[in-house]
Amino acid sequence: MPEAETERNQAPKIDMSYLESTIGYAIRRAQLAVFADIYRSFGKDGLTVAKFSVLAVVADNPGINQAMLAEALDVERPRMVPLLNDLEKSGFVSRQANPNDRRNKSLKLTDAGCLVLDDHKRRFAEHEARLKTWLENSSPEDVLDLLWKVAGLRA
Amino acid sequence: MPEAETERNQAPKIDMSYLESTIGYAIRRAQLAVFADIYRSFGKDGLTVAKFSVLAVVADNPGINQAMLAEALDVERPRMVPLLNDLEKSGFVSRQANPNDRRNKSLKLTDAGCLVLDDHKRRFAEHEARLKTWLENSSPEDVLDLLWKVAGLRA
DNA sequence: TATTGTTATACTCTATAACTATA
DNA sequence: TATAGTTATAGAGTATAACAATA
Repeated sequence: MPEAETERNQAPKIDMSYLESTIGYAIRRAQLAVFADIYRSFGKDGLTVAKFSVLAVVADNPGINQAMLAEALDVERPRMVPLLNDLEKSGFVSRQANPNDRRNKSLKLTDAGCLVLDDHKRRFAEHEARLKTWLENSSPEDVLDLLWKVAGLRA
Repeated sequence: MPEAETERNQAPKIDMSYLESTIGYAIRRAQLAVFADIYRSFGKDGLTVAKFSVLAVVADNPGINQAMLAEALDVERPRMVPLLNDLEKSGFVSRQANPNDRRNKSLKLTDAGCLVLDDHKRRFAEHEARLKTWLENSSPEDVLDLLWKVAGLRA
């Protein structure tokens, strides 16, 4: 039979103390939580975070090619292809052969791309506000500094 | 022709200022950096972090079943199946039907599983030492507190 | 010969629905 | 009917190798 609606049904407390003491596990859970919160603001019909980051970088670097974009976002070049195919099909990005070096394709946002990016930046700001409220006392600059210090470990 | 071997070939500085100002992007890059560092310590022949976390939880909770394990690790039940199939095939975990409720399977580490877990915990400690050295001045407790605060946002 | 964009492949992870066997 | 384990499926992300067009 179903138990009374306690907080969590499986009361028999599981010992997670080892994993919970590690930065690696904590940062994974934190990252999942932050992304889930972003999607809460983006909504079901919204962009993926991958497409959002592509639009954000193309917007500030009009004419950038796919290889530079991939390197900036730290993904493999082949990964950009289906992403940009979708964004082009949606009418948010244009790919135009570069006349100087026809191997390159210049990427630009369309007007529709600018609109959808601005809309999602507004929604993203909503998420960041929620996150910063959540973090209360911790200064946002400290959080960022710390995360980028960690990110810099890369090697 | 190949350029002189400058730090990064694509000098024409890409503007990433928007994404770099967000916690969401920073935490993604930080998480990737931390996982890459873990794998540097685990080595090419090592466990995946997913399998490592399974072994770590089963070790401290002998007899746990797959559903409880999945909930503790915040993954879907079906995800546990191929993971445990592999770990069982490797001889690290045993699945034993629970006589009291034959729907449940009690999970336990084998002797080989204990050995490989201890080995990877040693390698994991090596990674954590490297990470903490990297973070220098930032106190590890502050880092963890912060990350778990972020993780708690979930909702 | 090297580079850009692309195709192809394979593997991991995620998310769902539905099945089976038990209860 | 509800739950545990499982199967199946589809999508996203990651990693590699290799190809065509271009330089």
